[in-house]
Amino acid sequence: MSKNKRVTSYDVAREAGVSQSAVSRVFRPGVSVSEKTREKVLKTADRLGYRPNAIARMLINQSSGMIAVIVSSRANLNFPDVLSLLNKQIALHNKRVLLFTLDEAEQLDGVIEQILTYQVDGVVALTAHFEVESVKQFAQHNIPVVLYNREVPDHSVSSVCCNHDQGLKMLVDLLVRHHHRRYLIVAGPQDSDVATARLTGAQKALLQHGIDNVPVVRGDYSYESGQQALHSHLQNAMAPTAVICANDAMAIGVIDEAREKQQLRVPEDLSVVGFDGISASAWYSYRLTTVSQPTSYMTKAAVDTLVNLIENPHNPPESRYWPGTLIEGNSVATARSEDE
Amino acid sequence: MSKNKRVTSYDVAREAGVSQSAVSRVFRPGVSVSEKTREKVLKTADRLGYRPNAIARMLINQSSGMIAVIVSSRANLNFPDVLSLLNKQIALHNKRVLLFTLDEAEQLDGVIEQILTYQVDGVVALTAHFEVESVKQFAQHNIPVVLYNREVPDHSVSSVCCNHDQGLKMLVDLLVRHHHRRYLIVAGPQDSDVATARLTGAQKALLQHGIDNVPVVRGDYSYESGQQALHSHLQNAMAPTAVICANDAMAIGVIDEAREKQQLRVPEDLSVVGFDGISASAWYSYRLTTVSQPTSYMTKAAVDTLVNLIENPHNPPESRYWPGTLIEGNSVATARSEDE
DNA sequence: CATAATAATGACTTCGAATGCAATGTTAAA
DNA sequence: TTTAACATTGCATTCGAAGTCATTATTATG
Repeated sequence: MSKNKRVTSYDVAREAGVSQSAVSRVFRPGVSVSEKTREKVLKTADRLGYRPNAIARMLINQSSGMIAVIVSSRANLNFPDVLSLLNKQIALHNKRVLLFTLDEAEQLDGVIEQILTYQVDGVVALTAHFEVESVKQFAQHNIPVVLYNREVPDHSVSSVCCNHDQGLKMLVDLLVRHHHRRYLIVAGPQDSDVATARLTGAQKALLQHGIDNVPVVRGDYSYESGQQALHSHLQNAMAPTAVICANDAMAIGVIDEAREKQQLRVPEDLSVVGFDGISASAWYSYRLTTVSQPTSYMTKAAVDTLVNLIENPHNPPESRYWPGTLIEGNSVATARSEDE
Repeated sequence: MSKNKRVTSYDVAREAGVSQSAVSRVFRPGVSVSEKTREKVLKTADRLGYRPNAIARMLINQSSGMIAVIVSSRANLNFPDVLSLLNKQIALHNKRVLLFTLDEAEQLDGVIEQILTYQVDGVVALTAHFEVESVKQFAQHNIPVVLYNREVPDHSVSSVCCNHDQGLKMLVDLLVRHHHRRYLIVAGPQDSDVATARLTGAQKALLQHGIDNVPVVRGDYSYESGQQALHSHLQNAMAPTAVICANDAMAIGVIDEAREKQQLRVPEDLSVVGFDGISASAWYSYRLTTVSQPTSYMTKAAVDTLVNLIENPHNPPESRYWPGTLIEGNSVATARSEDE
């Protein structure tokens, strides 16, 4: 029973009557080995069930071939899609994803500590809680970092972002074309950079049309918080004619709250727009007007940027932006004149 | 600039005037070191920014501390929830998740090969494509495997499952109590074991009420395939009064198709039930009657089972079942008498 | 104060693959 | 046939932490 012992390159070498170096060379592409030895080694390796030990390889190569991916559990984005696409891209570069999830900001230090011990080749951060300080820790250890959908003002960290400003401008312009003047913004959580970017993006776009002092209610990106936001706003304010939401889930919450609890028709009485282009936004019951993020391009860009930095450590950080795509559903209608 | 060189235990030892062994011992809990050396080492370690190298540790410990998690991209289940919960449980045992995604069954061999080289401590498989043969490969290398929501008939592999039969019985019993006699089953893909389990579960439960030969349409677990299923069935068959769907996404697709395209009211004209209890099933527009899986218990059970097998390699495989919880929404109504 | 018992320490080896270097073997060219 | 050029090969070392073992320092006991 060879069951309890792993098969090493030495075992194969002994059985095949060659040196351990020879075995190693057979399993390393692009090294010169004679056809005879290669065959001998491959045959015995197969017979013994030998597989190169990735751990030992990591140690000698000074590179783990692993990418740390950090996700907040309370993620705004299309978590499953993004993660799975990222993983696919990373696999294309023959690297693996080591996954870290984050509940609270306070855990962050522990997670960074962990990541550093694992000698990962790079880090992709899909999380709002990520101060520049934290990134510096990775920089000190020469570990490149790419932020996904989050940018640092001084561009000292590479990032791949959807252009929130441009996306919100498209949405706002559309609403203004439909003669809306009374708005409500349902923003994301205070500590999320994406939320801030989308909020200021909306405000800037509205201001361009002379619309100012728009009320803001904060949610936490969840469906329930969208419902709650509309509900609490209507308690002590006039109903808006259009609601701009920081993401699709909250927008859907707003639509359901409006229809079921407030007896408002969407879009006839209330127009609602979201952001992200999650699959549920296209469902017949909602047909949400939203801006979809080009997730597959963005994940590819993120991984390409990261791999580039891994291979050229002295390259400067790079920020790449992607425009969103306006998806016109059926959640926006022309404001009724009596509301003007 | 210590930037280009990693700090090793030797560096710390030299600086602190102790041996490398001493440094190692300070970072390994439960080993005897004098307070004096500990302090000296910790101080210089901190100054130099030393962190134990997890890779070297893995090699000498003969254990990577990593768990491979395999997910199908086309997953039926609550992918984000399950993955994030799994990760949390695994982190509690001080291990990490190495992520592998699977597109097609053909990739499987390559992925298994990969996993074996990484010397993972165990495997959690969240995927339909996973033949017993594949599991045997892990068994040969003494790597324990736990299947999530998939069981092997002979119980030779550990698994954690939601009890599909029982869940479907609850749903069918509910529908029968509402006097439904004409059914449609929207099943999952042919090659998914969960799909098969749910289909036969539904058929068994219906048979107990003497209902036989229920038409079956297959979908791929997506919203669109739910729409498509209802649409194509109504082309050449009498409308059913109740539709039993293999998962919530398809059930929601059926509801939207019925309401928007077929001018059927749900639940008045058509009752629909799903399975999984995804968050969208509770949204006001749907209020789907479904069976929710106890995801947090199941993920905990999966990890506990796996860790137990890692620590006691000679334990027999263990299968654990969890009952689902019936969630009564508003998608089931009493069958109208003219339909009887 | 001597001796036993225990704690702390360092030298050295281990894990498994990769590689620089030197020593072969092979083929080509003169 | 001789020499040069090149392809294979194995030896020995490396990566960084952990643990064995023997040795030394410290404390406890008679």
